[in-house]
Amino acid sequence: MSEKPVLRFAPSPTGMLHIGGARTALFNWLYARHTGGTFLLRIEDTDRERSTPEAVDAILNGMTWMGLDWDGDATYQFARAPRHREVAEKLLAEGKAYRCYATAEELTAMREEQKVAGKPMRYDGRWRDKQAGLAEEGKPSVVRLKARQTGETIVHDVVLGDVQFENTQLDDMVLLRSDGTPTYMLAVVVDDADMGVTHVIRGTDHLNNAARQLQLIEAMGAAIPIYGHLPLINGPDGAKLSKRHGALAVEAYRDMGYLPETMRNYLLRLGWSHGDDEIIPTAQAIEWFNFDSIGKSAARMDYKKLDNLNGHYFRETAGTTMVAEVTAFLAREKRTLTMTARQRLEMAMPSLKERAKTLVELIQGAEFLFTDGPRTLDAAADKLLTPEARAVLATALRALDATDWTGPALEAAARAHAEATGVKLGQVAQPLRAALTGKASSPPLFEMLALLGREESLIRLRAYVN
RNA sequence: GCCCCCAUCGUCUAGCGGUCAGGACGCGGCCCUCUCAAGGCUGAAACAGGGGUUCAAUUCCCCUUGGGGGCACCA
Repeated sequence: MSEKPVLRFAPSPTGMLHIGGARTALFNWLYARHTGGTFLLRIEDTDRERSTPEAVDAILNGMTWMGLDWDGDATYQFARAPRHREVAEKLLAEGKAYRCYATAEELTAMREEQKVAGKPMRYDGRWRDKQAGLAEEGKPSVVRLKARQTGETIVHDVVLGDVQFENTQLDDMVLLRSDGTPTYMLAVVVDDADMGVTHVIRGTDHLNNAARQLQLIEAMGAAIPIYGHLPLINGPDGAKLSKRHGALAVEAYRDMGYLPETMRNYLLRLGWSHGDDEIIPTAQAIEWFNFDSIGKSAARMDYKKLDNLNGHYFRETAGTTMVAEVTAFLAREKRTLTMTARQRLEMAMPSLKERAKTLVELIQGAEFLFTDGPRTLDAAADKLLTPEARAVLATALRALDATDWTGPALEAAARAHAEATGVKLGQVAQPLRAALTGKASSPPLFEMLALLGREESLIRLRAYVN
Protein backbone atom coordinates (compact mmCIF):
# COMPACT_ATOMS: atom_id res chain seq x y z
CA MET A 1 0.00 0.00 0.00
CA SER A 2 2.83 2.35 -0.77
CA GLU A 3 1.07 3.55 -3.88
CA LYS A 4 -0.86 6.81 -3.88
CA PRO A 5 -4.62 6.37 -3.48
CA VAL A 6 -6.79 6.40 -6.56
CA LEU A 7 -10.37 7.52 -6.05
CA ARG A 8 -13.21 8.02 -8.41
CA PHE A 9 -16.65 9.48 -8.70
CA ALA A 10 -18.83 7.37 -10.96
CA PRO A 11 -22.24 8.89 -11.62
CA SER A 12 -24.70 7.54 -14.13
CA PRO A 13 -25.85 10.23 -16.56
CA THR A 14 -29.56 9.74 -16.10
CA GLY A 15 -30.28 13.13 -14.55
CA MET A 16 -28.79 16.17 -12.93
CA LEU A 17 -25.89 16.07 -10.50
CA HIS A 18 -27.86 16.06 -7.30
CA ILE A 19 -26.81 17.15 -3.88
CA GLY A 20 -26.06 13.65 -2.62
CA GLY A 21 -23.89 12.89 -5.60
CA ALA A 22 -22.12 16.19 -5.16
CA ARG A 23 -21.26 15.28 -1.61
CA THR A 24 -19.98 11.86 -2.63
CA ALA A 25 -17.83 13.55 -5.25
CA LEU A 26 -16.62 16.07 -2.68
CA PHE A 27 -15.55 13.42 -0.19
CA ASN A 28 -13.67 11.48 -2.86
CA TRP A 29 -12.06 14.65 -4.14
CA LEU A 30 -11.06 15.81 -0.67
CA TYR A 31 -9.42 12.53 0.16
CA ALA A 32 -7.54 12.46 -3.13
CA ARG A 33 -6.32 16.02 -2.62
CA HIS A 34 -5.51 15.33 1.01
CA THR A 35 -3.33 12.35 0.17
CA GLY A 36 -1.91 13.65 -3.08
CA GLY A 37 -3.67 10.81 -4.81
CA THR A 38 -5.73 10.74 -7.98
CA PHE A 39 -9.37 11.66 -8.44
CA LEU A 40 -10.99 10.10 -11.49
CA LEU A 41 -14.35 10.80 -13.07
CA ARG A 42 -16.12 7.95 -14.76
CA ILE A 43 -19.47 8.31 -16.46
CA GLU A 44 -21.44 5.11 -16.03
CA ASP A 45 -23.46 5.15 -19.17
CA THR A 46 -24.01 1.47 -19.72
CA ASP A 47 -27.76 1.94 -19.49
CA ARG A 48 -28.32 3.14 -23.03
CA GLU A 49 -31.99 3.68 -22.46
CA ARG A 50 -31.67 6.20 -19.71
CA SER A 51 -28.31 7.85 -20.34
CA THR A 52 -28.41 11.21 -22.11
CA PRO A 53 -25.79 13.64 -23.34
CA GLU A 54 -27.64 16.44 -21.53
CA ALA A 55 -27.17 14.62 -18.24
CA VAL A 56 -23.48 14.16 -18.98
CA ASP A 57 -23.16 17.91 -19.50
CA ALA A 58 -25.13 18.61 -16.36
CA ILE A 59 -22.79 16.43 -14.31
CA LEU A 60 -19.65 17.89 -15.83
CA ASN A 61 -20.95 21.44 -15.33
CA GLY A 62 -22.06 20.68 -11.82
CA MET A 63 -18.66 19.28 -10.90
CA THR A 64 -16.94 22.27 -12.43
CA TRP A 65 -19.18 24.74 -10.63
CA MET A 66 -18.56 22.94 -7.36
CA GLY A 67 -14.85 23.36 -8.00
CA LEU A 68 -14.21 19.62 -8.00
CA ASP A 69 -11.60 19.06 -10.68
CA TRP A 70 -10.85 15.55 -11.79
CA ASP A 71 -7.54 14.20 -12.99
CA GLY A 72 -7.22 13.32 -16.64
CA ASP A 73 -10.16 12.93 -18.99
CA ALA A 74 -13.47 11.57 -17.83
CA THR A 75 -13.91 7.96 -18.93
CA TYR A 76 -17.12 6.70 -20.44
CA GLN A 77 -18.00 3.24 -19.30
CA PHE A 78 -19.93 2.21 -22.38
CA ALA A 79 -16.82 2.63 -24.50
CA ARG A 80 -15.21 -0.11 -22.46
CA ALA A 81 -17.92 -2.68 -23.11
CA PRO A 82 -15.62 -4.93 -25.19
CA ARG A 83 -13.26 -5.21 -22.23
CA HIS A 84 -16.13 -6.02 -19.90
CA ARG A 85 -17.30 -8.72 -22.26
CA GLU A 86 -13.80 -10.12 -22.44
CA VAL A 87 -13.72 -10.53 -18.67
CA ALA A 88 -17.10 -12.22 -18.69
CA GLU A 89 -15.98 -14.63 -21.40
CA LYS A 90 -12.89 -15.46 -19.39
CA LEU A 91 -14.98 -16.18 -16.32
CA LEU A 92 -17.23 -18.34 -18.46
CA ALA A 93 -14.26 -20.26 -19.81
CA GLU A 94 -12.93 -20.77 -16.31
CA GLY A 95 -16.23 -22.11 -15.11
CA LYS A 96 -16.72 -19.18 -12.74
CA ALA A 97 -19.73 -18.02 -14.65
CA TYR A 98 -22.45 -19.75 -16.62
CA ARG A 99 -25.18 -19.14 -19.13
CA CYS A 100 -28.73 -18.80 -17.94
CA TYR A 101 -31.61 -19.24 -20.35
CA ALA A 102 -34.40 -18.19 -18.05
CA THR A 103 -36.67 -15.58 -19.60
CA ALA A 104 -37.63 -12.32 -17.97
CA GLU A 105 -41.20 -13.50 -17.55
CA GLU A 106 -40.02 -16.70 -15.97
CA LEU A 107 -37.92 -14.79 -13.44
CA THR A 108 -40.67 -12.35 -12.64
CA ALA A 109 -42.97 -15.27 -11.92
CA MET A 110 -40.26 -16.81 -9.75
CA ARG A 111 -39.98 -13.64 -7.67
CA GLU A 112 -43.71 -13.39 -7.32
CA GLU A 113 -43.84 -16.89 -5.93
CA GLN A 114 -41.00 -16.14 -3.53
CA LYS A 115 -42.69 -13.01 -2.34
CA VAL A 116 -45.98 -14.74 -1.70
CA ALA A 117 -44.18 -17.58 0.06
CA GLY A 118 -42.41 -15.03 2.23
CA LYS A 119 -39.04 -16.08 0.93
CA PRO A 120 -36.21 -13.80 -0.05
CA MET A 121 -36.41 -12.71 -3.64
CA ARG A 122 -33.36 -14.19 -5.27
CA TYR A 123 -32.40 -15.96 -8.44
CA ASP A 124 -32.74 -19.64 -7.60
CA GLY A 125 -29.78 -20.81 -9.64
CA ARG A 126 -31.90 -22.90 -11.96
CA TRP A 127 -29.22 -22.89 -14.69
CA ARG A 128 -26.24 -22.94 -12.39
CA ASP A 129 -25.43 -26.58 -12.92
CA LYS A 130 -27.49 -27.25 -15.97
CA GLN A 131 -26.08 -27.79 -19.42
CA ALA A 132 -27.81 -26.09 -22.28
CA GLY A 133 -29.61 -28.72 -24.30
CA LEU A 134 -30.91 -28.77 -27.84
CA ALA A 135 -33.97 -26.82 -26.74
CA GLU A 136 -31.81 -23.86 -25.82
CA GLU A 137 -29.95 -23.84 -29.12
CA GLY A 138 -30.00 -20.29 -30.48
CA LYS A 139 -32.07 -19.01 -27.58
CA PRO A 140 -31.02 -15.79 -25.85
CA SER A 141 -29.11 -16.19 -22.61
CA VAL A 142 -27.41 -14.07 -19.98
CA VAL A 143 -24.11 -14.79 -18.28
CA ARG A 144 -24.27 -15.13 -14.51
CA LEU A 145 -21.55 -15.26 -11.92
CA LYS A 146 -21.30 -18.56 -10.11
CA ALA A 147 -21.27 -17.03 -6.68
CA ARG A 148 -20.41 -18.84 -3.51
CA GLN A 149 -23.46 -20.27 -1.81
CA THR A 150 -22.10 -20.94 1.64
CA GLY A 151 -20.23 -18.96 4.23
CA GLU A 152 -20.34 -15.22 4.40
CA THR A 153 -18.89 -12.21 2.70
CA ILE A 154 -17.58 -9.40 4.84
CA VAL A 155 -17.31 -5.86 3.60
CA HIS A 156 -14.64 -3.97 5.50
CA ASP A 157 -15.99 -0.45 5.41
CA VAL A 158 -14.08 2.62 6.55
CA VAL A 159 -17.20 4.38 7.70
CA LEU A 160 -19.49 1.54 8.76
CA GLY A 161 -16.98 -0.98 10.02
CA ASP A 162 -17.28 -4.66 9.09
CA VAL A 163 -20.59 -5.60 7.56
CA GLN A 164 -21.34 -9.26 7.18
CA PHE A 165 -23.59 -10.84 4.58
CA GLU A 166 -24.62 -14.47 4.43
CA ASN A 167 -23.72 -15.77 1.00
CA THR A 168 -27.09 -17.47 0.88
CA GLN A 169 -28.53 -13.98 0.62
CA LEU A 170 -26.51 -13.20 -2.46
CA ASP A 171 -27.60 -14.69 -5.74
CA ASP A 172 -25.87 -15.30 -9.04
CA MET A 173 -25.91 -11.86 -10.55
CA VAL A 174 -26.08 -11.15 -14.24
CA LEU A 175 -22.80 -10.11 -15.79
CA LEU A 176 -23.76 -9.97 -19.44
CA ARG A 177 -27.27 -9.26 -20.65
CA SER A 178 -28.83 -11.35 -23.35
CA ASP A 179 -27.88 -8.70 -25.89
CA GLY A 180 -24.27 -9.10 -24.84
CA THR A 181 -23.95 -5.76 -23.07
CA PRO A 182 -22.33 -5.69 -19.63
CA THR A 183 -24.29 -4.89 -16.51
CA TYR A 184 -23.33 -2.24 -14.01
CA MET A 185 -22.04 -4.89 -11.61
CA LEU A 186 -19.55 -6.22 -14.11
CA ALA A 187 -18.59 -2.83 -15.47
CA VAL A 188 -17.79 -1.15 -12.14
CA VAL A 189 -15.66 -3.99 -10.92
CA VAL A 190 -13.73 -4.35 -14.15
CA ASP A 191 -13.25 -0.60 -14.51
CA ASP A 192 -12.21 -0.06 -10.92
CA ALA A 193 -9.70 -2.87 -11.26
CA ASP A 194 -8.37 -1.67 -14.62
CA MET A 195 -8.16 1.93 -13.47
CA GLY A 196 -6.31 0.95 -10.34
CA VAL A 197 -8.94 2.37 -8.02
CA THR A 198 -7.84 1.85 -4.43
CA HIS A 199 -10.77 3.48 -2.60
CA VAL A 200 -14.42 3.08 -3.46
CA ILE A 201 -16.30 5.81 -1.62
CA ARG A 202 -19.98 5.99 -2.55
CA GLY A 203 -23.49 6.17 -1.10
CA THR A 204 -24.90 3.52 1.24
CA ASP A 205 -27.34 2.61 -1.48
CA HIS A 206 -24.41 0.58 -2.78
CA LEU A 207 -23.57 -1.22 0.44
CA ASN A 208 -25.38 -4.39 -0.55
CA ASN A 209 -23.72 -4.26 -3.93
CA ALA A 210 -20.32 -4.26 -2.29
CA ALA A 211 -20.80 -7.79 -1.04
CA ARG A 212 -21.76 -9.05 -4.45
CA GLN A 213 -19.00 -7.14 -6.13
CA LEU A 214 -16.54 -8.66 -3.72
CA GLN A 215 -17.44 -12.09 -5.05
CA LEU A 216 -16.86 -10.94 -8.59
CA ILE A 217 -13.53 -9.41 -7.62
CA GLU A 218 -12.55 -12.68 -6.05
CA ALA A 219 -13.54 -14.63 -9.15
CA MET A 220 -11.51 -12.24 -11.29
CA GLY A 221 -8.57 -12.43 -8.96
CA ALA A 222 -8.45 -8.65 -8.78
CA ALA A 223 -7.32 -6.52 -5.83
CA ILE A 224 -9.95 -5.60 -3.26
CA PRO A 225 -10.37 -1.85 -2.87
CA ILE A 226 -11.00 -0.06 0.41
CA TYR A 227 -14.71 0.58 0.74
CA GLY A 228 -16.52 3.47 2.34
CA HIS A 229 -20.28 3.90 2.17
CA LEU A 230 -21.63 7.34 2.94
CA PRO A 231 -25.00 7.87 4.60
CA LEU A 232 -27.56 9.44 2.30
CA ILE A 233 -28.96 12.94 2.56
CA ASN A 234 -32.63 13.33 3.38
CA GLY A 235 -34.94 16.26 2.76
CA PRO A 236 -35.73 18.75 5.55
CA ASP A 237 -38.63 16.52 6.62
CA GLY A 238 -36.40 13.50 7.00
CA ALA A 239 -37.91 11.70 4.07
CA LYS A 240 -35.94 10.74 1.05
CA LEU A 241 -34.65 13.67 -0.93
CA SER A 242 -36.83 13.79 -3.99
CA LYS A 243 -37.97 16.10 -6.70
CA ARG A 244 -40.81 16.97 -4.42
CA HIS A 245 -38.38 18.93 -2.30
CA GLY A 246 -37.14 20.78 -5.33
CA ALA A 247 -33.59 22.03 -5.23
CA LEU A 248 -32.14 18.66 -6.01
CA ALA A 249 -29.56 19.58 -8.62
CA VAL A 250 -26.46 21.52 -7.68
CA GLU A 251 -27.39 23.96 -10.43
CA ALA A 252 -30.50 24.80 -8.43
CA TYR A 253 -28.28 25.91 -5.57
CA ARG A 254 -26.23 28.01 -7.93
CA ASP A 255 -29.43 29.63 -9.17
CA MET A 256 -30.62 30.28 -5.64
CA GLY A 257 -27.44 32.27 -5.17
CA TYR A 258 -25.16 30.08 -3.11
CA LEU A 259 -21.41 30.15 -3.53
CA PRO A 260 -19.49 26.97 -4.42
CA GLU A 261 -17.35 27.51 -1.36
CA THR A 262 -20.50 27.55 0.76
CA MET A 263 -21.69 24.31 -0.77
CA ARG A 264 -18.39 22.59 -0.16
CA ASN A 265 -18.31 23.69 3.45
CA TYR A 266 -21.94 22.82 4.06
CA LEU A 267 -21.84 19.44 2.38
CA LEU A 268 -18.65 18.57 4.19
CA ARG A 269 -20.19 19.30 7.58
CA LEU A 270 -23.22 17.27 6.64
CA GLY A 271 -21.83 13.98 7.83
CA TRP A 272 -18.25 14.86 8.62
CA SER A 273 -16.90 16.74 11.58
CA HIS A 274 -13.73 18.13 13.04
CA GLY A 275 -14.56 18.80 16.66
CA ASP A 276 -16.58 21.97 17.04
CA ASP A 277 -15.39 23.53 13.81
CA GLU A 278 -18.12 24.81 11.53
CA ILE A 279 -16.34 27.21 9.22
CA ILE A 280 -14.03 25.04 7.18
CA PRO A 281 -12.77 26.63 3.98
CA THR A 282 -11.77 24.17 1.29
CA ALA A 283 -8.03 24.53 1.84
CA GLN A 284 -8.52 23.66 5.48
CA ALA A 285 -10.83 20.80 4.56
CA ILE A 286 -8.19 19.28 2.32
CA GLU A 287 -5.72 19.43 5.18
CA TRP A 288 -8.09 17.89 7.71
CA PHE A 289 -10.22 15.45 5.77
CA ASN A 290 -10.16 11.80 6.75
CA PHE A 291 -12.52 8.85 6.79
CA ASP A 292 -12.51 8.44 10.56
CA SER A 293 -14.78 11.39 11.22
CA ILE A 294 -17.54 10.50 8.81
CA GLY A 295 -20.86 10.05 10.60
CA LYS A 296 -22.93 6.93 10.14
CA SER A 297 -26.41 8.36 10.13
CA ALA A 298 -28.34 10.05 7.37
CA ALA A 299 -28.48 13.83 7.53
CA ARG A 300 -31.11 16.34 6.52
CA MET A 301 -30.80 19.47 4.51
CA ASP A 302 -31.06 22.62 6.60
CA TYR A 303 -31.53 25.66 4.41
CA LYS A 304 -31.29 28.10 7.30
CA LYS A 305 -27.84 26.89 8.09
CA LEU A 306 -26.91 26.97 4.45
CA ASP A 307 -28.04 30.61 4.31
CA ASN A 308 -26.03 31.46 7.36
CA LEU A 309 -22.91 29.87 5.94
CA ASN A 310 -23.39 31.61 2.62
CA GLY A 311 -23.69 34.94 4.42
CA HIS A 312 -20.46 34.15 6.16
CA TYR A 313 -18.65 33.49 2.91
CA PHE A 314 -20.11 36.65 1.37
CA ARG A 315 -18.51 38.63 4.16
CA GLU A 316 -15.24 36.75 3.78
CA THR A 317 -15.05 37.04 0.02
CA ALA A 318 -13.27 39.99 -1.57
CA GLY A 319 -15.51 42.67 -3.02
CA THR A 320 -14.12 42.30 -6.51
CA THR A 321 -14.81 38.57 -6.44
CA MET A 322 -18.34 39.22 -5.26
CA VAL A 323 -18.89 41.71 -8.08
CA ALA A 324 -17.76 39.01 -10.49
CA GLU A 325 -20.18 36.53 -8.89
CA VAL A 326 -23.03 38.99 -9.20
CA THR A 327 -22.35 39.89 -12.81
CA ALA A 328 -22.03 36.20 -13.69
CA PHE A 329 -25.30 35.51 -11.94
CA LEU A 330 -27.02 38.36 -13.79
CA ALA A 331 -25.52 37.18 -17.07
CA ARG A 332 -27.20 33.82 -16.58
CA GLU A 333 -30.45 35.73 -16.37
CA LYS A 334 -29.50 37.59 -19.53
CA ARG A 335 -29.03 40.84 -17.65
CA THR A 336 -26.13 43.21 -18.06
CA LEU A 337 -25.26 46.27 -16.03
CA THR A 338 -24.60 49.74 -17.38
CA MET A 339 -21.20 51.23 -16.68
CA THR A 340 -22.68 53.43 -13.97
CA ALA A 341 -24.56 50.56 -12.39
CA ARG A 342 -21.43 48.47 -12.30
CA GLN A 343 -19.41 51.24 -10.70
CA ARG A 344 -22.05 51.74 -8.06
CA LEU A 345 -22.18 48.02 -7.44
CA GLU A 346 -18.43 47.92 -6.92
CA MET A 347 -18.55 50.81 -4.47
CA ALA A 348 -21.49 49.46 -2.55
CA MET A 349 -20.32 45.86 -2.48
CA PRO A 350 -18.63 46.00 0.92
CA SER A 351 -21.94 47.09 2.42
CA LEU A 352 -24.10 44.86 0.23
CA LYS A 353 -22.30 41.60 0.90
CA GLU A 354 -22.43 42.34 4.58
CA ARG A 355 -26.17 41.86 4.79
CA ALA A 356 -27.22 39.37 2.12
CA LYS A 357 -27.48 35.61 2.45
CA THR A 358 -27.82 34.70 -1.19
CA LEU A 359 -26.89 36.38 -4.45
CA VAL A 360 -30.58 36.68 -5.20
CA GLU A 361 -31.07 38.63 -2.01
CA LEU A 362 -27.97 40.71 -2.63
CA ILE A 363 -29.14 41.67 -6.10
CA GLN A 364 -32.61 42.55 -4.89
CA GLY A 365 -31.04 44.83 -2.34
CA ALA A 366 -28.88 46.44 -5.00
CA GLU A 367 -31.54 47.12 -7.62
CA PHE A 368 -31.81 50.76 -6.57
CA LEU A 369 -28.25 51.23 -7.76
CA PHE A 370 -28.85 49.87 -11.23
CA THR A 371 -31.21 52.48 -12.64
CA ASP A 372 -31.65 56.23 -12.29
CA GLY A 373 -34.65 58.33 -11.37
CA PRO A 374 -37.38 58.24 -8.73
CA ARG A 375 -38.03 54.90 -7.10
CA THR A 376 -41.14 52.79 -7.10
CA LEU A 377 -41.93 52.10 -3.46
CA ASP A 378 -42.41 48.62 -2.15
CA ALA A 379 -45.12 48.05 0.44
CA ALA A 380 -42.92 48.70 3.45
CA ALA A 381 -41.44 51.89 2.00
CA ASP A 382 -44.85 53.13 1.00
CA LYS A 383 -46.08 52.63 4.52
CA LEU A 384 -43.12 54.62 5.77
CA LEU A 385 -43.80 57.67 3.63
CA THR A 386 -46.77 59.07 5.49
CA PRO A 387 -47.73 62.73 4.95
CA GLU A 388 -45.82 63.57 8.12
CA ALA A 389 -42.79 61.69 6.90
CA ARG A 390 -42.94 63.53 3.61
CA ALA A 391 -42.92 66.81 5.49
CA VAL A 392 -39.83 65.68 7.37
CA LEU A 393 -38.33 64.66 4.07
CA ALA A 394 -38.86 68.13 2.66
CA THR A 395 -37.00 69.91 5.42
CA ALA A 396 -34.32 67.26 5.78
CA LEU A 397 -33.67 67.48 2.08
CA ARG A 398 -32.88 71.20 2.38
CA ALA A 399 -30.53 70.53 5.26
CA LEU A 400 -28.68 67.92 3.24
CA ASP A 401 -28.49 70.05 0.13
CA ALA A 402 -26.79 72.73 2.16
CA THR A 403 -23.82 70.55 3.03
CA ASP A 404 -20.93 68.74 1.39
CA TRP A 405 -22.16 65.62 -0.37
CA THR A 406 -20.01 63.12 1.48
CA GLY A 407 -21.11 60.37 3.82
CA PRO A 408 -19.82 61.86 7.06
CA ALA A 409 -20.97 65.39 6.21
CA LEU A 410 -24.44 64.19 5.22
CA GLU A 411 -24.74 62.18 8.40
CA ALA A 412 -23.64 65.14 10.50
CA ALA A 413 -26.14 67.36 8.75
CA ALA A 414 -28.94 64.87 9.27
CA ARG A 415 -28.08 64.48 12.93
CA ALA A 416 -27.99 68.21 13.44
CA HIS A 417 -31.28 68.56 11.63
CA ALA A 418 -32.87 65.85 13.74
CA GLU A 419 -31.65 67.41 16.92
CA ALA A 420 -32.83 70.88 15.85
CA THR A 421 -36.30 69.59 15.08
CA GLY A 422 -36.43 67.45 18.18
CA VAL A 423 -36.75 64.03 16.54
CA LYS A 424 -34.63 60.94 16.52
CA LEU A 425 -32.26 60.31 13.66
CA GLY A 426 -34.30 57.31 12.62
CA GLN A 427 -37.32 59.49 11.98
CA VAL A 428 -35.30 61.49 9.50
CA ALA A 429 -33.35 58.61 8.05
CA GLN A 430 -36.23 56.27 7.31
CA PRO A 431 -38.19 58.61 5.02
CA LEU A 432 -34.96 59.45 3.24
CA ARG A 433 -34.17 55.77 2.83
CA ALA A 434 -37.61 54.97 1.51
CA ALA A 435 -37.45 57.70 -1.12
CA LEU A 436 -33.85 56.97 -2.06
CA THR A 437 -34.07 53.21 -2.37
CA GLY A 438 -37.77 52.44 -2.56
CA LYS A 439 -37.30 50.09 0.36
CA ALA A 440 -37.53 50.18 4.13
CA SER A 441 -34.11 48.65 4.56
CA SER A 442 -30.89 49.19 2.71
CA PRO A 443 -27.17 49.53 3.19
CA PRO A 444 -26.17 52.54 5.35
CA LEU A 445 -28.15 55.55 4.16
CA PHE A 446 -25.51 58.26 4.13
CA GLU A 447 -23.07 56.03 2.38
CA MET A 448 -25.67 55.38 -0.31
CA LEU A 449 -26.51 59.06 -0.67
CA ALA A 450 -22.86 59.85 -1.21
CA LEU A 451 -22.49 56.98 -3.62
CA LEU A 452 -25.43 58.03 -5.78
CA GLY A 453 -24.29 61.64 -5.79
CA ARG A 454 -26.06 64.90 -5.05
CA GLU A 455 -27.91 65.22 -8.32
CA GLU A 456 -29.33 61.71 -8.53
CA SER A 457 -30.14 61.62 -4.82
CA LEU A 458 -32.06 64.89 -4.91
CA ILE A 459 -34.11 63.75 -7.90
CA ARG A 460 -35.19 60.69 -5.94
CA LEU A 461 -35.88 62.53 -2.72
CA ARG A 462 -37.80 65.39 -4.31
CA ALA A 463 -40.09 62.89 -6.03
CA TYR A 464 -41.64 62.12 -2.67
CA VAL A 465 -41.96 65.63 -1.33
CA ASN A 466 -45.52 66.74 -1.93
C1' G B 1 -41.72 -10.67 3.08
C1' C B 2 -36.16 -11.23 3.38
C1' C B 3 -31.21 -8.87 4.03
C1' C B 4 -28.29 -4.65 5.57
C1' C B 5 -27.43 0.13 7.92
C1' C B 6 -28.60 4.01 11.38
C1' A B 7 -30.50 6.40 16.30
C1' U B 8 -27.43 12.90 21.41
C1' C B 9 -31.34 19.62 21.60
C1' G B 10 -36.30 21.21 16.01
C1' U B 11 -31.67 20.62 12.50
C1' C B 12 -26.11 19.62 11.72
C1' U B 13 -23.02 17.57 15.27
C1' A B 14 -18.87 16.93 19.65
C1' G B 15 -18.56 12.90 23.00
C1' C B 16 -14.90 7.37 22.05
C1' G B 17 -17.18 4.23 30.90
C1' G B 18 -16.91 8.85 35.56
C1' U B 19 -18.56 15.70 31.51
C1' C B 20 -22.60 21.13 35.01
C1' A B 21 -23.74 16.30 28.03
C1' G B 22 -20.07 20.99 24.48
C1' G B 23 -20.48 23.84 19.73
C1' A B 24 -23.21 25.63 15.34
C1' C B 25 -27.93 26.96 12.72
C1' G B 26 -32.73 28.31 14.08
C1' C B 27 -35.82 30.39 18.20
C1' G B 28 -36.49 34.06 22.84
C1' G B 29 -34.30 38.21 25.74
C1' C B 30 -30.69 42.18 26.41
C1' C B 31 -26.78 45.40 24.31
C1' C B 32 -25.08 48.05 19.90
C1' U B 33 -27.74 50.80 16.10
C1' C B 34 -30.33 55.53 10.63
C1' U B 35 -33.11 50.44 8.50
C1' C B 36 -31.63 45.51 7.46
C1' A B 37 -27.74 42.60 8.56
C1' A B 38 -23.36 41.65 11.31
C1' G B 39 -21.36 41.48 16.25
C1' G B 40 -21.40 40.87 21.87
C1' C B 41 -23.90 38.84 26.20
C1' U B 42 -27.75 35.62 27.54
C1' G B 43 -32.16 31.98 27.82
C1' A B 44 -35.10 27.67 26.44
C1' A B 45 -33.90 23.06 23.98
C1' A B 46 -31.28 16.31 23.49
C1' C B 47 -28.82 11.12 25.18
C1' A B 48 -36.04 6.91 21.55
C1' G B 49 -37.88 2.77 25.16
C1' G B 50 -36.69 -1.74 27.90
C1' G B 51 -33.29 -5.25 29.58
C1' G B 52 -28.36 -6.64 30.71
C1' U B 53 -22.47 -5.99 31.55
C1' U B 54 -19.91 -2.78 35.14
C1' C B 55 -18.35 0.20 41.31
C1' A B 56 -20.17 3.47 37.25
C1' A B 57 -23.42 3.85 31.36
C1' U B 58 -25.07 8.82 26.37
C1' U B 59 -20.76 5.66 25.67
C1' C B 60 -20.27 -1.80 25.54
C1' C B 61 -24.07 -6.13 24.43
C1' C B 62 -29.27 -7.78 23.40
C1' C B 63 -34.42 -6.79 22.37
C1' U B 64 -38.30 -3.34 20.99
C1' U B 65 -39.64 0.95 18.42
C1' G B 66 -38.62 4.44 14.76
C1' G B 67 -36.05 6.04 10.25
C1' G B 68 -33.17 4.75 5.86
C1' G B 69 -31.11 1.51 2.04
C1' G B 70 -31.21 -2.95 -0.87
C1' C B 71 -33.61 -7.44 -2.86
C1' A B 72 -33.69 -6.18 -11.86
C1' C B 73 -31.10 -8.61 -18.26
C1' C B 74 -31.19 0.03 -13.57
C1' A B 75 -27.11 2.18 -12.00
